Amino acid sequence: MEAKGLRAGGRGGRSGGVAGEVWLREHKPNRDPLSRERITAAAVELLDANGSAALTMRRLAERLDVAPPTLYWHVKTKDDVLDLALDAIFAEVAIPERTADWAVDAKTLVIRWHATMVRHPWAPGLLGRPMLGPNVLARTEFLQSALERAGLAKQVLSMATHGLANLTIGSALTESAWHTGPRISQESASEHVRDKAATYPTLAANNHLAVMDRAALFEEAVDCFLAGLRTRQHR
Amino acid sequence: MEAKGLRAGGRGGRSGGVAGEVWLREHKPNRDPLSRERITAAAVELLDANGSAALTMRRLAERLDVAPPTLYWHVKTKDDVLDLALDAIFAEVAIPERTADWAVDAKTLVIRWHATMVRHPWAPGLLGRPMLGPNVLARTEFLQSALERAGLAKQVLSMATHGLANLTIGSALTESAWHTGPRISQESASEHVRDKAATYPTLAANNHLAVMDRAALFEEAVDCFLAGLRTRQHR
DNA sequence: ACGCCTCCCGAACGTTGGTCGAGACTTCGC
DNA sequence: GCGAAGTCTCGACCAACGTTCGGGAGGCGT
Repeated sequence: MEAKGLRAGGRGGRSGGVAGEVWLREHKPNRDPLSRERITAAAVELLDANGSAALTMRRLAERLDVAPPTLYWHVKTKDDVLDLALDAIFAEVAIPERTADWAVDAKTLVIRWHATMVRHPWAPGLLGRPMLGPNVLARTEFLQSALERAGLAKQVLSMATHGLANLTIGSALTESAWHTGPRISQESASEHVRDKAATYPTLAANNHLAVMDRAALFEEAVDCFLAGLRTRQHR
Repeated sequence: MEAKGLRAGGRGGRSGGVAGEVWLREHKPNRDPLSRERITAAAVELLDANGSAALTMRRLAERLDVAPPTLYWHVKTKDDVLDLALDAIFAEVAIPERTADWAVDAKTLVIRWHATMVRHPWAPGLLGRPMLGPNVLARTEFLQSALERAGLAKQVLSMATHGLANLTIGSALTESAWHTGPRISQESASEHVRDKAATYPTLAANNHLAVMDRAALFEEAVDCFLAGLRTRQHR
């Protein structure tokens, strides 16, 4: 705490330099400068590896072989990193080829979107912030333009876009609940519900929590919503 | 680090007590002991007042007029508090009277559910965890039992329950995005989109982000899903 | 040679969630 | 009455976190 005179470590000072001290500082040679992109990529890796709790600025810096404060030259806050990471994974949602059928276009997109979020279970939990990243917007644009071809009233079109997106988000969120944080097995959970069959008869009888194929279930839900949409089409 | 001998503060020790020291310790008289319920209520108040960032164990303790470690006797971790607070607000979702029409029962419930989450915008962001609280389960039980009356195949019933719940959750989550955290006005956001009308023509044309009445939009989405559900009924 | 701009970092601050052991109040068996 | 066994509370402390500040190093133009 009292030692201040000895400027230890890294790259020493010029004016205060001790003779011969050059050899002590390791000259980190010319590595390509840090960039938002490299930070984003590293953040996604960390999040994928251990969930959203694993992303700390310190660990992120360590993984990039950099001191923590360095990050703040490229990024304003940790929230920035989260926004960037979130939008980044949406880049892997391939925008479908446009077909003649608006419904299959919309369906294909949201299914891919959903799959991506399930693959990155930390993502849905970060969704409680405005989604304005370019990748999100591009995919939403595709979704809305597909639904536009359905021939819906303007208000209904807006409902359809938001509804489909929200269904996707909600599904991804509830599914990710089981893959994130302190593992509670679905088995022990549905056992818990079955124990209370007296108070939750329907849930217990239908084994509400134990669903075999959640992806298929989501697909059916999308089909269902689209079917409802067709009843609102002009004819 | 070496000072340990002087046992300072509050209620002094019996064996180590200094004579007359009784008068110095304020005798906090018999207030009803802290309880999970009181902790939960205080947590909800804090969350309502300033969003999820405002809930720290210290502030919570302060509001309850208690030292921070005390909380940990009643609660294991902060996550416990979050789980409790989350389930607590669902108690205010009144379970509807059962009517003859399964669809209006289901609709009434999810609309109330949605409204409650919008009233507590911090809630949707906490949903990324298994929802096993008694209040959640009771409402899900009602929802599923209402949908059961629709006469759906077992698999479809499961889809319907999850789909409707997920639509509700997703809607609440995206809506709360604008009321939580660092305020980005929807106006500036949709302005941002309109600026890029070249890349997002459909979004810009339909003013995707600027929706007037989100509650009405959600209601229509629920109607739409229910309409789709009817096409899957036995007949 | 000088100053400017970019990129990076050591040190430190204030705050957080959480632990530990000790103390006080109550209750109960005796 | 008395001590042992809970029940409930707290002071002191810890490691880790996000973030700030001021400055040093290297490259570039002039």
